Amino acid sequence: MSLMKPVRTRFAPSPTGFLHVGGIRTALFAWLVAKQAGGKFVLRFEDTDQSREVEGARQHLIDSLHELGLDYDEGPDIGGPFAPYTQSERLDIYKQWAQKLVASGRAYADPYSQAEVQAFREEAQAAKKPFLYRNHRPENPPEWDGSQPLRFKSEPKAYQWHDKVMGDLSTGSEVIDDFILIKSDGFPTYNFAHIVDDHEMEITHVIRGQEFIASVPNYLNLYEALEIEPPIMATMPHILGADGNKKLSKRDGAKDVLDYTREGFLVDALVNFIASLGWNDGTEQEIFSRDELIAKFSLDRVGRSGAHFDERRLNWMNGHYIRELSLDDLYAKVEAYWPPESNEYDDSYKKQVLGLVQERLKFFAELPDLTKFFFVDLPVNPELISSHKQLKKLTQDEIKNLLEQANETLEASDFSVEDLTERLNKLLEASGQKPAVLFSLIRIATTQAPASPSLADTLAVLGKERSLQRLESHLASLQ
RNA sequence: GGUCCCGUCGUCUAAUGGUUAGGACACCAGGUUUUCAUCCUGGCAAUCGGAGUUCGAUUCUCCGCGGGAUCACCA
Repeated sequence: MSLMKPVRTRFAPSPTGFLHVGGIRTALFAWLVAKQAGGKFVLRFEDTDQSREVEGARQHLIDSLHELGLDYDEGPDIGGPFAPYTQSERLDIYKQWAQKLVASGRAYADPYSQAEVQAFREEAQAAKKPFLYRNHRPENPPEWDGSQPLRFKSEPKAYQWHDKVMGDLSTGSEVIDDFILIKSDGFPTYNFAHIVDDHEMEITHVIRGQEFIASVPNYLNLYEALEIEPPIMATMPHILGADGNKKLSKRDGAKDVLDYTREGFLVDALVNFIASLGWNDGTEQEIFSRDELIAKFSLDRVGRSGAHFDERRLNWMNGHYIRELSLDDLYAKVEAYWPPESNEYDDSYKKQVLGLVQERLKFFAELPDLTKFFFVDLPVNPELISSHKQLKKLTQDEIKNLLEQANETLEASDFSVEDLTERLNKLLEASGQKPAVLFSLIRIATTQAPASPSLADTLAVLGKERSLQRLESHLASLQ
C-alpha cells in the first residue's frame, strides 16, 4: 500500500452571490470527507472574473459556512500554509505556471480577435460540426506579451478515468481542445487556476458539481502537460427544483441557505436533510447526527442521479429535531421568534406555552401563528363556529346554554390540569354532549383560534381569570 | 446537433442475479375516550420501453425513449 497523503478537500466558490442548498451540499460533502479522514478542509475564493463579483458575497459565503458549522481550516480570512486563498491575489503563481507551459511549447498566444473566433465558431455550427479551436491553431503564433489570451496547446487523445461518485468515465479525443489559460485581462480562467491551486494547495479530493464533468478530459490533458498528478475527483449530480427537472438555481427561486436558518430551521436538521439528498448509508436510518454523518459518509454511496429538493421532507425532519430538543434548549433557540405581544410575559409563562406547541412546530417562524392567542385576546370570530362541522348544527340558544354551563364549571375549578380535566369530564356527562362538540366549543370560545393544544392544558396555561373573561366575551357577542 | 451522464412509488431512497421490490416524506383510513399536532396501526403507490444473456433479471448487454450537463476571454 502506497503512502497516503493527508486528505485535503476544498470548497471553492466564486463570490457571485449567496449559497443555496446545492452549493452547500458540495461544501458539506467536501467537509465530511476531510473530517472523516482527520484531514483539512479549505475555503478558496475563485474571483477571476471581476465583472461577476457581487458586493458582500464573500462575507455572505463565509457566514453561510459558519452558520452550518462547516468550519474550514484554511481560507481567505484566516490564512494558512498556502495563503493567499483568493485567486486574484495569486496572479504571479498562475503566470509562473503559464510561463512553464510556454517554455515547454504547450501554450501559445491567441492571435485572433474575439470576433474572429466567433466567426470560426459560427462557421462550424453552420456546417453542423462541433467547433474546435485547435482546428484554427495558428502556424506561427506571436510571442505572448500578456495582451492576448494564452491558450493551452492540447494533445488530443481519448481518456478514461475514475470518478468517486460517477464511477468509470470515458470520452474520445474529439472533446479535447485548446482552451484559454490566461485571459487578455491577465486573469487566469477557472480551467487553469483551479488546477494550479489544487496542486499548490495539495488538495487530494476535488468535489464539485456536474457542470464540470465535460471539462475533465481537458483538465486531464493539462495535468499531463503540467506534469501534475490529478487529484481524486468526485462529481455531484445536481439538486433539482421541486417542480420540474431543472437544476436548482437562484433565478428559479432557490433560497439562500441562510433564509432557512432565519426561518428557524435547525442547523443539524438542515445538514441531515441536505446530506440525505443523494446519500444514505445503505440502511433504513433517516436521522443522522453530525458525528454519525462524519463516521458513515462515503462518496461511493452518493447517488448518480439528481435529487429533487422537497421542502415537505425538510419540514418533517426539522419538526423531528425540534421535538427531540429539551424544552430549555428549544426555549433558548426560539427567543427571536415570539410574537411581539409576548414581550409583556415572563419566561415561565412563555416556556409553558412553548411546551404546549413544541410537538407541532415545524420551524420557528410558525411560532407566532401557533401561540398568539396565549398573549393577546383575539376578537370573537363567529366563522370558527359556523364553519365547524359539528358546531354549526347547534342553535344559538344551545351554544349559549353550553357556554354558560362551562362558565359555571370553570368558576369552580382551581385551574390545575387535573382539576380542569375532571370537571370538564363531569360537564361532558351532565350536558350529554359529545366531546367533539362541547370541548371544541369551549376551546374556540377561549382561544378564538382554529386549533390549539389540548383543552385542559390550554386553559391551565391561560389561567382562570383570562379564560373566564374570554368565555364571557364570547357569550356577550351572542346577544 | 456532437460529446458525456443519468432513469426504482408523487418525492428522498434501499435492494448490484433469486425479496410478496424494503424504509421515509406526502396523502388516505382507523386508534390514542375534544380540534390541530404528536404517537401507534393499516392503506394507496415504483423498477421508462423492447429485445438479449440466464433456470432466474431492478441488477448484466444492446437498441430505443425520456431527462440532464456541456460545447465562453463564466465558474
